[in-house]
Amino acid sequence: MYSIGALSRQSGVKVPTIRYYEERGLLPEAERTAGGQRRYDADGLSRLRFIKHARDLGFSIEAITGLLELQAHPDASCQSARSIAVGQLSDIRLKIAQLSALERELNRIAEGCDGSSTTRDCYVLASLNDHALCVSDHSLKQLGRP
Amino acid sequence: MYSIGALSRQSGVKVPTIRYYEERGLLPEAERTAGGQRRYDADGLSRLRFIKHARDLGFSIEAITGLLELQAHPDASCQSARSIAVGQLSDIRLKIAQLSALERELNRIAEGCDGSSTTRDCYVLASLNDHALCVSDHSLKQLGRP
DNA sequence: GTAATTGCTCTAGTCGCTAGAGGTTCAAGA
DNA sequence: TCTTGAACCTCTAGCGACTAGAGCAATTAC
Repeated sequence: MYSIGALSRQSGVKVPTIRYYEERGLLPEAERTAGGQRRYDADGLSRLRFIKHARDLGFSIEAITGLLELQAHPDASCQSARSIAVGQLSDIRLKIAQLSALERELNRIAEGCDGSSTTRDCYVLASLNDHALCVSDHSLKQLGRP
Repeated sequence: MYSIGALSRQSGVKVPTIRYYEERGLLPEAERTAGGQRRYDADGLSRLRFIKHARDLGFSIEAITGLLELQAHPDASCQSARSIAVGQLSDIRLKIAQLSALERELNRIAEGCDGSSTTRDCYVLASLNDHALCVSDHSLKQLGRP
């Protein structure tokens, strides 16, 4: 049996985050000692590792909840799991595309200024003042969590 | 003179967001009518457009505050403006690199599953359960606002 | 004059944590 | 067995950049 601190070291997930996951329902309510401290077994550890891995890959808490539910039904079709993953992949691709447009624009803006003039003549500031100087469309709308 | 709604239409920034910018000090406190409603002039509009453009390029409120201060001193060197832009550019490049690593990994995982088996045998779920199946290192740590 | 629209402030919620206060329990050594 | 100190507990608040809604006041158009 692991204490929450031991679980944290084993998983690489911080202690308050583990409690947060429990609160959010990703982890079941942990068993407690007589004194009220949480205790975990190997199952708890592997579930937490699953969660951490999914979070590292950018899945939202909601998506992970879905994946965990799917895992609880081993005979169900894995179509849903695949579509959650594919959805996440396309979210990431969209974000990359948006950030790349930003990168191009910002690079162009930064290259236009060598830092040697005054702010009055600064190309960075001029660009921000005048959208017409921009080449591409850049908008981060609906760009949420990575 | 524009009302806040007119300013919103002209700039593409939502009304509550304009009030939020004022609260955060990006916009100066607006003049008011006798009845207490905000009124803006062309200066207010161009300042708000500057802010919106910078936000669209991913600059934080803090960075924008800095840029606006620089702009208030037209004879100062624009070195600081350039370095804010360059900093933002490198932030964006880092995020793109991290997201690209994620994309590769997630693509690999999604390709390993055609959705035709059961969750018991699903490669998506198996991958999340076992980090060892992963090819690259993926971690979104310190990936904040786009 | 009246009705519709727009505006005001204030509070609370979003996401996924993180930090801190103030108190309790556990494990190891004497 | 006792003591110490580390680890644990709950609860609240904060981050960033908004967004949503309640409940009321001002403006504008007819």
